[in-house]
Amino acid sequence: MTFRPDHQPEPGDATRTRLLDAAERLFAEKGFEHTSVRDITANAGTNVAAVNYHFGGKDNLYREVFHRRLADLRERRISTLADLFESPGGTATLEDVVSTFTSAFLEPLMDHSEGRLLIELIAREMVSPHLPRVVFFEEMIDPVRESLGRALRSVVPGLTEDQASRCVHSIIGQLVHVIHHAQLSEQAGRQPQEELDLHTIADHVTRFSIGGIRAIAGQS
Amino acid sequence: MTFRPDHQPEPGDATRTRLLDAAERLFAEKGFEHTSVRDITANAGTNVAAVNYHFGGKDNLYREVFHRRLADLRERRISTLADLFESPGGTATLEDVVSTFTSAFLEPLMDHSEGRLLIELIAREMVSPHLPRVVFFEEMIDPVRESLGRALRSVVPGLTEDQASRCVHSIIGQLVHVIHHAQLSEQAGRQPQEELDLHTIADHVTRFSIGGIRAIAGQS
DNA sequence: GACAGATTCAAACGAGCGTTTAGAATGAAT
DNA sequence: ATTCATTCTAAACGCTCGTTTGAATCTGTC
Repeated sequence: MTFRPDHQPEPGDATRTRLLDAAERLFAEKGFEHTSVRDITANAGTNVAAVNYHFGGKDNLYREVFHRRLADLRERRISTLADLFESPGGTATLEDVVSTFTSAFLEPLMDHSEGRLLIELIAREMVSPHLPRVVFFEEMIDPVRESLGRALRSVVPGLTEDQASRCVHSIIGQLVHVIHHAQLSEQAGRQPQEELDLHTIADHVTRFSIGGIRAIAGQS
Repeated sequence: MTFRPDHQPEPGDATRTRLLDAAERLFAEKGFEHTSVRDITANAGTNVAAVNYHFGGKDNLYREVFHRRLADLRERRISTLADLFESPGGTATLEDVVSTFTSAFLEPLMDHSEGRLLIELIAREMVSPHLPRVVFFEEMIDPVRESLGRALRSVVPGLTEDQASRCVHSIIGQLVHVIHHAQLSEQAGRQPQEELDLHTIADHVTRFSIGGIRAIAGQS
């Protein structure tokens, strides 16, 4: 406290940032309903009123937790897929597309970084939404879905738009299920291999989905 | 009222049954957290205290809603799969197993019967559990998973136990995702084709999963 | 050092929740 | 008709929640 004289990080935003961090962690761990404003402010080391002063309510804080990260994540998701088709000159395969997407989805769960919390938040929000549709689905989920659908169609010639869309749902359904399963297992106390296991699971989802897509494309 | 003298249906259980029915519907529609005891008792046409008188609390009522249906459902799920291997003398195919399971899972959603509510309840409970693990997962989910895993292995010779287990997760992940998607779409106001659509989706999940399982089985 | 705005705080508010209670209605048995 | 346990009801209890309030504290400026 005594030293370190002149450059605190973002003078007025310290409390605001601590609130966002605490809220992100607690919402990801326990969900919106089971996280009280008093939980958040206690973890942020501040007063109950701080949430309403800085964000104008619990709902707005929740929205802001997503807002802080969503744009960046969506861009990375989509551009990672787009990169596949630009660099080497159209040599991307179905394997590339599916394994790239699956890895991007599951990798944040393997390292214990901040990225993990966002993935867990998204998995929760997809199942029991608290954000207005336009904020989450229309700005985040739908673009990613469309991007993956387009990528699939470009590497699997026979695939119709509807078929691609349903394949996207099949992939995302598997991935969200994996995340929920991991969350529940962790809550239940056990914390097993995890790292090795998630690689195995990512591999499985990739292979399974590739086989599934080929089967869909190869029908009437 | 005046006539029909001697055989009312279960004299003392009328209120109890109305509570179970109302609770089942509301829990399925809005989830455990967003359904209050006052909601339930108002829909059942009785007093707030009735829940505690007949069930001893909201949690026990929730448990009883499942208890009333789970045993029957689990038996039907497992025996439907088991029937495939008994009647015609082992001619069951992978297509039979997957399409039987998928249909059993999604059909209750197509007719608007009582079965629909239970499926929606299960999808909710799998994602945010309120029952003790032993009641729901160990008595319902795990046996069904094992049953499906065994069925898969018996029609796909190369499949290891771990591979089969992961394929089961892939199938269930897709199906749960479909149900959540249907619930969210319905909540969002629109009520589109539904019936035709669910047949298409069931078909898709079946084909996709068969292709996925074959791909998993055909690897090193 | 005094002022003004921004920030934090302890305390309380009002609403909704699950639950409890005491007593009134009900219905069958004596 | 009286008894008695069962069932139902209106009212309240205690608690947690998100939010508000008004004063205290901090921060930078003249």
